[in-house]
Amino acid sequence: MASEPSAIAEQKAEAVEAKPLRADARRNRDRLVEVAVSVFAERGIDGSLEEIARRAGVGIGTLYRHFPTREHLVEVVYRREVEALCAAAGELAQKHPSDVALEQWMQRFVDYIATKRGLATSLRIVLTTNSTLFSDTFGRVSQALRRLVEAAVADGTIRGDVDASDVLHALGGIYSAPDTPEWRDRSRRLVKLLMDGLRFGAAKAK
Amino acid sequence: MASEPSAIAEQKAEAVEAKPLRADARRNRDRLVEVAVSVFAERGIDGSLEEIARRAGVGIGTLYRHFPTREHLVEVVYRREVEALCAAAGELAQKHPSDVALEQWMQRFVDYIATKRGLATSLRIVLTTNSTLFSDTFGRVSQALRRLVEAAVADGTIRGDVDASDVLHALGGIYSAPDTPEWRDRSRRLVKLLMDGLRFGAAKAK
DNA sequence: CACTAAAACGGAGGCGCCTCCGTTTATTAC
DNA sequence: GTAATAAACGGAGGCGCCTCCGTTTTAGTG
Repeated sequence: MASEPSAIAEQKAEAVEAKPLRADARRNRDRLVEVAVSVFAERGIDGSLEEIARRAGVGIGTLYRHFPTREHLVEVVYRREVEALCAAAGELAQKHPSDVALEQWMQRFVDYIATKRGLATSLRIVLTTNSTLFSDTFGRVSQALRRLVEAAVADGTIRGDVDASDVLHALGGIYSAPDTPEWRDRSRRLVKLLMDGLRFGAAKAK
Repeated sequence: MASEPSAIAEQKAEAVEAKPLRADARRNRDRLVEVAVSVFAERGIDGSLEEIARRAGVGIGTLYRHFPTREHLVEVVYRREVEALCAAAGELAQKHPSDVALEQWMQRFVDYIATKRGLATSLRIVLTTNSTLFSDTFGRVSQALRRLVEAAVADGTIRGDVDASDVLHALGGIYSAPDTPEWRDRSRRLVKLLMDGLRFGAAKAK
């Protein structure tokens, strides 16, 4: 069922048709998403929608007009965060040597998953229900990772016999690992370990 | 998380420890389950718990004491229905020749799934969340089917080179088929077709 | 500016969820 | 039978969900 939102068009005006919102509407909508990010972060994905409306300083009716169901709102928030994660890849690539960029991005990935940890169950249900959302984000993340890996392979800071899928596969373990207290540290170490492996035997050996 | 209920002990007193309920408590509990069956059937798995309590003539507090969460109640109802389905296998086996018993039971299986059709999504979530429930019921259904198949094979009314898993595999398609208007008819025909195949080449050829 | 239609707002109200706790009832002991 | 007590009852109340609709605001138009 539900699959309308197509929130790719977030920040700017864009290609596909979508009549521009009235100024007040756009303002409120943005504010709602803004607030939703924090409320979901604090209270979990089941946080009260009324609280979101309240904090955003709009009526509950306004929230519902913009996001007919909780899932619509969750989807927009989720997409926006994935977007930010992927955008970070570009920035890191400019500011750091390619291998460092890759490493930092992976650490960021860990941080990102960390915030989603508690909500995993509910989020998993949303992702199961909305497979477009799943494949979209999977695609985006893969692409960001691919760029980083290919750049690093190209300039010889990591070995050449691996590709993005290999790395993604390794990161998969981070996502599905059980939710223990040490999870975060363990994951950070895993990234380092992975990087050591990737650097070993690189053209530009250290 | 939640997995306590263990509602195997339904109708009678049983092996494992569980202090007998006070008379009024047992009465109310039974009544609640009774009513829940119809409400879930009419309104879907999201039917109002308050309505269930109301119809059962008890306070909402009583419902919650017996079933701390909606899932607990759903689980009990679900188990009871599966139980009934499996029990039917025994009865059919006594009243009919073994191949007919098998066929009728499979038709009953179709009917059973039919009632669950609309709720599939929610129910799937419950089953995903509670894997014990899933494996328990899977086991029970398999067993019922196995008895029927083996009896029919034994007295030669169906061919001998198949076993219960084969049949279950075939029935699996019924469960996962898309929810079209013709679903029910198609499924009934599938059962017939399957039976023809099973009878073909049986020892006691017709 | 002034006016107007369309768009957007927002909160009251109805319903369901769930907890908490004062009241009632079944059971056990005498 | 009666008294004592543990068990069970049930509904009020607080909160969140969501819809509906009267009111307000915006963006054009003259």
